[in-house]
Amino acid sequence: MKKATPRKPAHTVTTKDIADRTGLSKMTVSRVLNNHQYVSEETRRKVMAAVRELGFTPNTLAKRFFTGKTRLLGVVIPLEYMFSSYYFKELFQGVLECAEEHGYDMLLNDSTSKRMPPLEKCRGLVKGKLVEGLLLAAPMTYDDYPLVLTKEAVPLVVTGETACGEKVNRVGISNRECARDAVLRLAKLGHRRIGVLTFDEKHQESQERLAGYKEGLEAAGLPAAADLIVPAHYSRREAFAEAQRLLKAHPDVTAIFALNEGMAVGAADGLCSMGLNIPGDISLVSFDDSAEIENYDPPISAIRQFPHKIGHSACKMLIGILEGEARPRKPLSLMIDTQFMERSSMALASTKRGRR
Amino acid sequence: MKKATPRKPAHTVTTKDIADRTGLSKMTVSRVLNNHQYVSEETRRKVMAAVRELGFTPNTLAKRFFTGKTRLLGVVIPLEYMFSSYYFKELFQGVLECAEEHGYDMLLNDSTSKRMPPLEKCRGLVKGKLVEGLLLAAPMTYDDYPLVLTKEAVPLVVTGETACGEKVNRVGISNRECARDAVLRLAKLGHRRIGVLTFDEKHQESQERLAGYKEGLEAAGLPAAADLIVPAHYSRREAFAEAQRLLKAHPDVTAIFALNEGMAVGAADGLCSMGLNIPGDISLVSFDDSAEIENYDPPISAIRQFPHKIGHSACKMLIGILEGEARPRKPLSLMIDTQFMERSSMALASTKRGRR
DNA sequence: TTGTAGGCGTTATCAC
DNA sequence: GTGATAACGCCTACAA
Repeated sequence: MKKATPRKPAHTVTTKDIADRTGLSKMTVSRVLNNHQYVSEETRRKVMAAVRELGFTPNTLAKRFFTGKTRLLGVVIPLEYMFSSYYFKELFQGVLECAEEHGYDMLLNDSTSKRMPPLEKCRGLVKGKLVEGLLLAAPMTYDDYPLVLTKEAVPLVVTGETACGEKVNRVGISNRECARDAVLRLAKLGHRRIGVLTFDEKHQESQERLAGYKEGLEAAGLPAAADLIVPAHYSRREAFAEAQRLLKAHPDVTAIFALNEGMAVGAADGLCSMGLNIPGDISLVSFDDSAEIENYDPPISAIRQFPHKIGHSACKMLIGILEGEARPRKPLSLMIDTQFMERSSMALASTKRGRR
Repeated sequence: MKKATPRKPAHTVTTKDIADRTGLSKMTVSRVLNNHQYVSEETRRKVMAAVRELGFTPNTLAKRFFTGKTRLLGVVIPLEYMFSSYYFKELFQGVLECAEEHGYDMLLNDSTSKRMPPLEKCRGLVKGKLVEGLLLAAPMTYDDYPLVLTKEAVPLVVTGETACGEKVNRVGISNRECARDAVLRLAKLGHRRIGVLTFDEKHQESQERLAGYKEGLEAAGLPAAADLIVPAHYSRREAFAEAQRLLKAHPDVTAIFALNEGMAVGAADGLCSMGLNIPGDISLVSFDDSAEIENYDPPISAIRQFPHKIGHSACKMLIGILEGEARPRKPLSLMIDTQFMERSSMALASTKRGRR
């Protein structure tokens, strides 16, 4: 009569206790708890009464363990680069909402943690059967771990751009098309020399947006303009200085396209403090919206994403993969719509400065 | 010969398989895997070889289930009010770092979710034995659920201020003292009429900071100034307008203390666009720091928190409670230091405007 | 409609 | 050093 009982904090109320109390079997109790059919009303009442009296709560872990379905998903975010609070806030809301709707819980992980590389961490989580699948939020370009995991048959969905080509399941926006569209809008207003503030050539998102910028120029019949492509590394501060430098070096520039929201604000500040007027002297467009962008003086035109929808859709896609009979043969890809927020930072190209 | 096997996806490699393969028992395998003492080198090698060959990974869930320790913690955040990205970013980093150090994982939850009230959700998580304890990040004032849970003996730690008095375990900063100190600094520069932008009277954090402001005035021998207390509801926009209104109504005001960072920027913008000079005409101090505050022209003095440390400490406190023999009798309380970042937005009180 | 048996993958206990 | 056994709390399968 040796017991392997590990460590009982006090006494955990189990279905057994309910069974003893009511004189029924554990099974009948379980049936009541899970709303099975074929349970007499009498029995149901007795069980529920005992549940209340003893303060019983089913052990989620035990259940999940038995069924082999943990209903746990890993969500991995690059905390270190979590700049845009509105984006991640809404992304989270979408993810959590969807998870709740489907009875899943989310395990939080940081892909930029110094302690453990994300590949190892993720692999451990999945292989150890703690989580059923992974949601990777906006991995950095040089991250190829989503692809490695996909090859190992780990169910996962990536939000945002990846460096993994079309080989992983993905939910995001058409960065390239959005950028292209923005440039075309500027071109229609008569802008022929359009500067662009980029952030990092190695970053996939940046690459896509920049490619869209180039496509836009071409579609508008404007010449490529390598000299107007200015890296400002995600930095508001750099954008401030770089925008000024750009306009001094190229007085014919009449519009600036900032590939993220921080750089847009930085550029706007820089231009204003040079004494330039937006949009009188120069037009400005931001990729990504924010409260600051919207409330700037003047309000800045922006490409707005709907991160809530991205998060919700990504989570739903993951759950679909997990609960679907078969894994999809080809990687799934879903593009979420964006909206161009036309505000007063855009106007017809000014010729005053350009001709000097 | 009836089996209760629920649903085997394919074939899960278990310790049993390793045991069969090596001709050893499950127990010995387990001992090797957990680096127990009393295992011969020979045996260890054989087991490890089989582990590699069969691609075995221990089932984390089963282990946690058996031991009754899920090593899962619930982290609850008010996503809807997650304004300041730097604060939560660093808080998360601290929490995750600490959790990783101690072998815990974090389950993410949103206390502002419309789908389920946080009390129910938290209770379900803990009573269902899915998580061992809770980390509640900056609950709103009117949230008394931390107290309810504490009374139900749920292990939890709150970061930030709470409406629960001293009755819950807590890690935060001394909002009151920090505000008091800031006001005293302004008073020492000769400021006698100091306006304050608050956010929400029902919000505990706001209350504490405001109380500190009042204490500061008193300690400096300045009269209470109910007419200088202006609500701007966390809003940058409102702060813009309210700061202007305040200065028009009270030309003798020479300093403004904004109780959060967003309002500080809004106020600064508002003052500048009135043609006022900071700090020439008016001094400005922000509660909470940010990149924008630091890079503003002029850089704005701010009370800087260390959210990473708050998060790390809170997580450590929770783990301490969980792993400590007995629950603490009195609620724990830990205050994390802050730092006053003295920047050029503060100067000696100007008399030019005050006398009109 | 309810009960019995068995097992999910692991580890604690005790015996050898 | 190693192995047999039981048990964690629950649920599927089958029998009654």
